[in-house]
Amino acid sequence: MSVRTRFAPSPTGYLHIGGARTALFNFLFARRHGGQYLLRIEDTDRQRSTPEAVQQILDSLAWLGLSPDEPPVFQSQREPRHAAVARELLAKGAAYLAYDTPDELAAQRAEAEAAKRPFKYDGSRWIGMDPAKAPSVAPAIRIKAPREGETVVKDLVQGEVRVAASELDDMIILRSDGTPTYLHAVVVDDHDMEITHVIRGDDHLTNTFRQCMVYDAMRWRRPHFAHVPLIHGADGAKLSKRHGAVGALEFKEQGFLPEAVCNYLLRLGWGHGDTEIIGREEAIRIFDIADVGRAAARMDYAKLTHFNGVYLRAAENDRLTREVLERFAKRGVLFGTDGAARIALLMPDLKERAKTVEELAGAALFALHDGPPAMEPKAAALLTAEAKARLQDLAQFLGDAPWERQDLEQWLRDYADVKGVKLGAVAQPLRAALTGSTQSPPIDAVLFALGRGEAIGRILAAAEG
RNA sequence: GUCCCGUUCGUCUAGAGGCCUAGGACACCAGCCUUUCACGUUGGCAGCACGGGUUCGAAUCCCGUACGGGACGCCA
Repeated sequence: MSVRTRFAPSPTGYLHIGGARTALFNFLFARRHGGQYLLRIEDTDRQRSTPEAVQQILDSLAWLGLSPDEPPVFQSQREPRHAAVARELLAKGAAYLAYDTPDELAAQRAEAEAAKRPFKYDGSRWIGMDPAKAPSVAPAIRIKAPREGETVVKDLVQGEVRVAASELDDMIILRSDGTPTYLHAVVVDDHDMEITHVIRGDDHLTNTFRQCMVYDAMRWRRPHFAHVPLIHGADGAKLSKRHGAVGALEFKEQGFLPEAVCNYLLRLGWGHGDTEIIGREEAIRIFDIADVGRAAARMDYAKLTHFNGVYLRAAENDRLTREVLERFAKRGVLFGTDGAARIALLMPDLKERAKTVEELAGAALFALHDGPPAMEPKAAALLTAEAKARLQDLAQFLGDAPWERQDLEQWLRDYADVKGVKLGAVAQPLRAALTGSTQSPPIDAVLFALGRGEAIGRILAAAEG
């Protein structure tokens, strides 16, 4: 049987970075075994599910390159099927009608808590009851939990985990209003979708034992389970907004590349010897779910940023230029064809010194428009009277300089040589005049990208300012 | 409270009884490279949670303790 995995988020908000990692593992596992990777939207909570959230999830997955192999399944559309299975269980005698009201249950729970003993539901009085004598409240369907023995799950990540039957109680599978509960719906869906491996967050580990009741009662074969640890923030607490970016698309906004995010997420809680930089193809080849760590891992933005720098330097110049220009456009920063062309020219040098697309955009800004750049205080401080005289002189000679990148570099070295100064004494004032900053790509690259006219214009403006 | 899971440098990890004087990466510090900033490169700092076993030998196996996380709903 072919391997089939699924990622099953509920559309109640943006796609969390932890969810993205779960999706990645499902994807990698399926690919590794030549199977399919599916998506199921668990939207049975009508109150909290929104179409916007569904779209967000789809967009996030697409950005990460984790779109499913088949159209997504919407759990809410499968409710008739969930109810049918519940009734089948009832007919088999594996489940029964329970006539408790929510108030009664709440009272029993409160009582147990007050007495400091664990609450365990007891529905024995409903089992085998004559419907004619039943209370006149709409009943819920509860599945009969095993009364003795223990349930054992061989989890691919957590190992063998066992829970005694005494820990399980008769769980509701169909509410009194006829809607299915989550734990029941998941089992029916996973079965019908022919899911062979359920890879999900370890917050579901104990739920697994409840779900097994449905599999076993229906005599369905249980899938393999793999419960991967959740991601925590830098302080070890559950990852939340206050830790920084958590929504997948937030990382895009902050200038991270999807391949860097995926690589980082893969390495978080999973290792393969000393290799750190692992591309998609390589990941598919070497990923093994059994190697995933059992402990929660902490999100480290500094390391993610480092990974991003690695992928940024490896990225195509055209792609990065496009990304940077898109950023400007989105922010309403106007630019002409000259600006776009200059950035394209500068990109090979720009990407060497940036860690995110956002930094790239910031570093490219000086080249976008004609005229003197915005001057940073540090750069302005560089423009001493001596430096200005130097610039004045430079502007004059630059008129005849050969305008090719290689030639410009040599020309500058020769110029410094002839004038008997260090190259730095020429390059730094020049850098300040051309970029308004003390740091930039190599000065010859800047000169070349700006073009002779623009470059000389800026130099003169700085020399006379 | 009950049950389940976990614990190697600050962080992510390698480590399947002797290869461990515990390796790599990020971060941090110092040096080199250099036209600035980066990149690169060299070196440094820093860890097996604790206590008992088992064994000739334990980061690795067993048992406790401590600390963290998760689950206990007619939520998902």
